[in-house]
Amino acid sequence: MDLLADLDRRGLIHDSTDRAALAARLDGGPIGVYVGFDPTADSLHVGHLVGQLYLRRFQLAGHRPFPLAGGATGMVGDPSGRSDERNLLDLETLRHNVSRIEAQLQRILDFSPGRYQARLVNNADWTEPLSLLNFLRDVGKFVTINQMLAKDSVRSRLDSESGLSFTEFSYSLLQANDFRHLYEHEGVEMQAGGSDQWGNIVAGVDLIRRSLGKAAHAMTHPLVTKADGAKFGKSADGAVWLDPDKTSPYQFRQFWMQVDDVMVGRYLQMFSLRPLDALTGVLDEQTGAPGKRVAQRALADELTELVHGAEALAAVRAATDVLFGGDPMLATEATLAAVAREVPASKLQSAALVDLVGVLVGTGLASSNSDARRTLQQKGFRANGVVLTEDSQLTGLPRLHGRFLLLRKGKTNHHLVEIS
RNA sequence: GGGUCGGUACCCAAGCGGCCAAAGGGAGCAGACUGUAAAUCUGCCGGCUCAGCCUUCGUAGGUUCGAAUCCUUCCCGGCCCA
Repeated sequence: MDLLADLDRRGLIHDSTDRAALAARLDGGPIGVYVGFDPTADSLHVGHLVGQLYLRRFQLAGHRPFPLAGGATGMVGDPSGRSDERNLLDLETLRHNVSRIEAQLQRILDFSPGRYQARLVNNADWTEPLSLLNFLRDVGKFVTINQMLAKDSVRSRLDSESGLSFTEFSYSLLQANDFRHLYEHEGVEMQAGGSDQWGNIVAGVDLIRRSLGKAAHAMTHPLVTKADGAKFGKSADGAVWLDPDKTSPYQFRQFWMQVDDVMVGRYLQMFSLRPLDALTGVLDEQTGAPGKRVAQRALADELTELVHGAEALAAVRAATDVLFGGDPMLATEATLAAVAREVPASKLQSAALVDLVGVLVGTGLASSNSDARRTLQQKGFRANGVVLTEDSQLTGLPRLHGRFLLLRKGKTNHHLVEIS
């Protein structure tokens, strides 16, 4: 199917420059496309996945993706969607973040040599050498303050208490300059991003037209939201990161497994790289029997494999089968060892088992002794599938393969204890 | 700088001398239903050696048999005046 039509049907087009012109250009042969990622943290999170996958979709359709790490723009801070001035990160943190993010950007795209080879760029490379005077002459001259003031992101901040610093005000100029630089030197003719980036992206399109007399293209995707309108990608413990050290592959997959029914179809279309035709079967099955969660499973498996690899996915699935499948007593020893690597786990001396409340707090399943007792009274804890009460003795319970005790709080919180 | 109103638990917000570990709502946790969903219902929601005790109502003192509640100091925030 035609790329634009595909993106459209997936609900991935929020805004675009002249659609017909863009379609004609895409038909004309490979085009360079860029998406920028700001290094505000040392890892990307699931919210960034849409942008990364956008690039991948273009690559699969025969175009050249340019993921951009905002080493320069990250120093300034994007005012879009912010009600307060950003705190600037120090240089060292920023460099660290950029290097971590660069590694993550290399995962989803194909960087092997060829016509469609992805290329990672960092805007610090051309922004740092830029002198202030040249910037004012080559960028500033083409932009009117009137236009900049008209932007929503600027206007809302002008009325606010905290105001808007000149630094953040200038942000969109830097991003516009990025686009022009990539246009001139790398043949990048299109920029994509979230709908909150529309203003910044168009600033680049304008700059290219005014200074080079050329037409560039732009397209944004809708920001992903949850069923209740809340920000996507936040779990109770914070953002869901792509870095396995910050969010384990198990937690990552769980995040997708627990997606609301009402959103899962939409997410599958937005995030899956599989052809839409291949998704209709899954979506039909989901609608017919939502309890089976086939859509959640498909989504979770595909993204976990994409971000963490096939091996990690296999390990996580094996663990999940034990945790959410049948009787843990039936799990093999190898599987339990895998579980130990995927869910929170700890080792305990068998003497420590005497203190039930102590164990529950020690594993982090309960936040305090009071919490542990309370949840026990509410039948919230299980060990090896058996409900615990305040009088339960962990000591007497049969251990899985002689040394494991699988604790569970509620339905989804597990902890594996290895007894020595 | 002057005046004024305010700072209560994770968030919002009542309380305005004892019945206050502190109403109500939200968030969160557990249970029931079901499906690792949503909605709904029920319970919980400072801590502990848990029929009791300890520590909390911006901070530090004071009045009182007794203070989140009254007085004073200081810190922070809103508004008004300069």
